Formats: sequence, C-alpha cells, structure tokens
Amino acid sequence: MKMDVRVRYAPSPTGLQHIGGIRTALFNYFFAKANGGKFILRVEDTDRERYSDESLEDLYSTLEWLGIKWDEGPVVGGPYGPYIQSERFDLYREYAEQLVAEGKAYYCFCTPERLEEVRKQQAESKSEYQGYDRHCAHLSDSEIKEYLRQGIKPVIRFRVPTEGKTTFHDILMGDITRRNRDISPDPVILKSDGFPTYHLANVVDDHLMKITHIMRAQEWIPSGPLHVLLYQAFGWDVPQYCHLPMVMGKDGQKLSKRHGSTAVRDFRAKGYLPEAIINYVTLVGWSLDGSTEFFSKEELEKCFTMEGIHKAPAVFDYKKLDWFNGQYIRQADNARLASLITPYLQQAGYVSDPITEDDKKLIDSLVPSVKERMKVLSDVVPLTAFLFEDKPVEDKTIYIAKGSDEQNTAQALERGTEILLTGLKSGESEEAIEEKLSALSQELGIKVNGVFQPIRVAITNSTVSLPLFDSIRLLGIEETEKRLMRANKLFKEN
RNA sequence: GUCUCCCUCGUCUAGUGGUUAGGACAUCGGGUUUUCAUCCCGACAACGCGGGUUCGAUCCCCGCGGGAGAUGCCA
Repeated sequence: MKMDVRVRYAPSPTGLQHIGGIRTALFNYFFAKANGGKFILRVEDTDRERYSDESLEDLYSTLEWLGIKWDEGPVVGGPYGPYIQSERFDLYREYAEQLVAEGKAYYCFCTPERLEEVRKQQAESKSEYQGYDRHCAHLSDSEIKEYLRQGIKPVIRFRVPTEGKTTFHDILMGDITRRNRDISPDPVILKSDGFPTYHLANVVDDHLMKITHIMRAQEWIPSGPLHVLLYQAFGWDVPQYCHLPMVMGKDGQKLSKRHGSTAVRDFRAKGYLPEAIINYVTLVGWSLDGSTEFFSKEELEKCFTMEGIHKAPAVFDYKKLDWFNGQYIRQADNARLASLITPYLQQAGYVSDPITEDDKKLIDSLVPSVKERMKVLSDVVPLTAFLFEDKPVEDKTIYIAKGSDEQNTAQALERGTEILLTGLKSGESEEAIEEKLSALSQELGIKVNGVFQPIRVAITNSTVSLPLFDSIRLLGIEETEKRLMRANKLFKEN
C-alpha cells in the first residue's frame, strides 16, 4: 500500500465534532501521512433536516485547532471537487437514474406513514423479516407515470438481490460475509428531495475521488456488503476497508453526550491542550508497542500503522485524558501557558480585556506556581481566586490545624505575623523566615503546619493554596499585612 | 426478533504453544513538601466459561455466555 494512498474523513455537519469523529479523522490523517498519501476532507451534508452552519464551522475550527490540515477538500479545493456534497447535487441523481435505467434500482412512492406502519407491524409480530416490503419493486410504467402525474415525489431504491451472499474484506476483521437476504431490503439511495442518502453519496464520491482506503467506525460494518453491491452495480473497484473500533462510554455504550462532554469544542473550552487530545484520542483503539505513551502529532505522522489498531471497542477514560493534559501543561513553556491562561482569568473577571501591562506581568509571575497544579487550564481560576477576590474565612476552626488548638493558633498567628512581616520588610530570605516559623512551632509544641495553616488561611482564604511564599509574593506585602491583621483580630475578639 | 462484529487487571493496552502474563491511568499505601498538587517508591488487580487438539494451552479449534453495532427518505 505504498503508492498513492488516498483516505478521507467524511463527517456530516449535523452536530459538533466529537471524540469519536475526531478519532476517525486522526486515524485517517495519520495513516495518510505515514504512507505519503493524501488526506481528503469531504462534507456529507445530505441531511438537510439536521444540517447546521454552526456544525460546519465547528468542523473547520476543530480541525484547525488540532492542526489537522487536509490536502483536498473544502476551502483548499483539489482535483476532484467540489468536496461538499450539496454542491454535487446533480451528480447523484444521474448515477441513481443510471441504476434505474439498468433495472438495478427503482422508484418508490410509499409514504413515510406507510413505511412506519410496516415497520411497526414487523416489530410487533417479531417477524423474522425486517425492513421495506418491496411494495414498489415491480410497478409498471403506467403506474409510475400515474403517480408522477399526481405529483408524488418518489425516492429511488436500490434493488438488493434476495439470493446469494456478499463478502467484503476488512483489513482488520478479515472477510465479512452476509447473505443478501439479510441486507437491508432495497434501501433508499436517493431521497424524495433529490439528495442522495449516505450509501449512494459515499460510494459515488469515494469512487470519483479515488479513495483507496476507507477507514470508518465499526458501526458501518453491517452496510459493508450493501456498499460492495453498489460498487458492483456501477462496475467499479471496491476500495480497501478498515473498520475502526468504536469509542464507548463508561457503561459500554457508544460514547454520547450522556457520558459527559464529547464535543471537542467543550474540551477546548475547559482547557485541554490539542496535543493532549491528539495523544490520548489516538491511543483509544490504537497502540504502537504497548508501552510508549507519549506521541507528538509529528511522531504519529510517521509511526502510525494499521496493524496497531485494536479490534475491540474501547472505553473513553476521561481521567486518563486529564492525566495526559496535566503532563502536557507541565511540559508547556511558561510564555505559552501565560497566554493560554489569560482568557480564563478574563472570563472570571479577574483581569481586564484587553489585558493591561500590569496584569500581564502578574500572569507571567503566577504561571510557575500554578502550572504544577493544573489538570485543565480553567483550574487557574480557583487556584488564583485569592489574588483577585477577597473572601475572608470567618470560621475560626478552619485556621486550626490538626493537633493544634485555638490558643496555640492565636499565638501562632500573632507571633507568626510578626516574624513574617518584619522578615519580609527587612528583606530576609524565605528560608530564614521559614526556619523561624518552624522554630516557633517547636516552641509552641505543635507541628509545623500548626503555624503555617493559620497563616495560609489568613492570606489565601483557604487551607489549600499555592506555596505560601509564592502567594505572598503575588499578593504583595501590603495586602498580605492587611489580611494577617484581620485574622489576628478575629482571634482576639471574645 | 434477525444479522454482523467483539472478549487480557476497574479502564486503555503489550504479549507468548512452556513468561513471576509486561506497561499506563485509576485506586490504595509510603516518601519528599508549610497545605494542595507535582515528583519518587510500593501494593492491589486480568487471560469470561466449558469442551477438545497437545507432553503442555491465555494463545489453535468448537460450543456456550456476555457485550456492542446494524436493522431509517440519519450519517
């Protein structure tokens, strides 16, 4: 499979790009790159009911954010365009009519109501036969003319043989065979609005665009034989198939919204980095050797192979994604992190938009202490809240560390404040101050944290915070003093 | 109901006709640390079941069980 590999990602713009879809895109993209082939983007916007401009924009912006560039497709063009199916409208009718003329397809005038009724009855009677009853399979010319005269818009159905069986080869799965009678009976290939269904559009375009390998989710396996039948009806070569394992939610069902966010856009908004998404998502259902886990996009463009694709469906693990994201955040350089973090602080109203020079400096200075603690970029908001909004802790018990008590805490606070402020003001080193504070704890007969905790709570309004001296540095001595005094006052009342 | 596919720790996976069945996430425990986090160390944890083939099966074959997907004028 060296020469001219051509693969495509062909999403339907009927919703936001989600993990499963993007995983398919990634596999196709990496496979193309690794084999020196072309990655083609094709927009399958044949469902006019569910189509939305927003979905289309989301498709473009998501791929751009991930850094996935298509060699041919919308916007960039290519020799086999247009790459948006609605712009190829007339084409599909021609091919469908060709099949009708050859007797391989036929007009159907059944109403949706009738079809629904048929389906309902089949389900209720637990009939072995499911699907269209071929009601219009043998209409006479005059019947057809009469229906058309009445203005009924027909669909075109593909005539599926009732005898024999059809086999297609899947690179991963091997040969998959279905008896023709088990294939969905005479599926619609051209809808009454003149748009093709997936089956027709997909086959026609894959052929016309010279697609060599079809990598798509396993949910398409059942229609594999149908597509082969279609290729045969047209007299075309069948491309190579490779059905990808599906991405599941925790409960083992196909991943969907009810499992949590699945839209890539949502992950982006929460503060996941594109390299983390790419790395983790391609590891769902694929592996190189079972032990390597960090892959850059560039590496995957070289080392991705079909052999590494797993057969079984894989559960998407949000926690592992978090872990990857944390790893990538820690690897990221500080300047980049600063700019990535800024929008979150602006959104929280913590810094101005547009950003001022002072805020910029502040952000630069908080990056180092915050980067070890973030799983997602939006974590920066709770982590730095104490700098931007002051919500003093009124509950004394919060200040009291385990193993300490109110009296010792009051002492620690009073004398600790003294040590801290004089130390800071006289330019003592943090180590020196720290030593004095820990000496104080010994003197009081409590653990080190018995001294640090009340000070921390006073300054950061929380028992959990950035390192104390980092916090002070970011907050400034003046504000630090104010907060310490306030806490001291709290413990002196009553 | 029918058809098709799938089956190694909780999860993602590596792997072999003879291995202490490997790694990672998660979980738990410990260490470093002023808290949290990071980081380091350690522990727990899997070949779905039953037959066969074989000197020997997680691995090969068959059956069962379980799971998933498809069954649309959605893709």
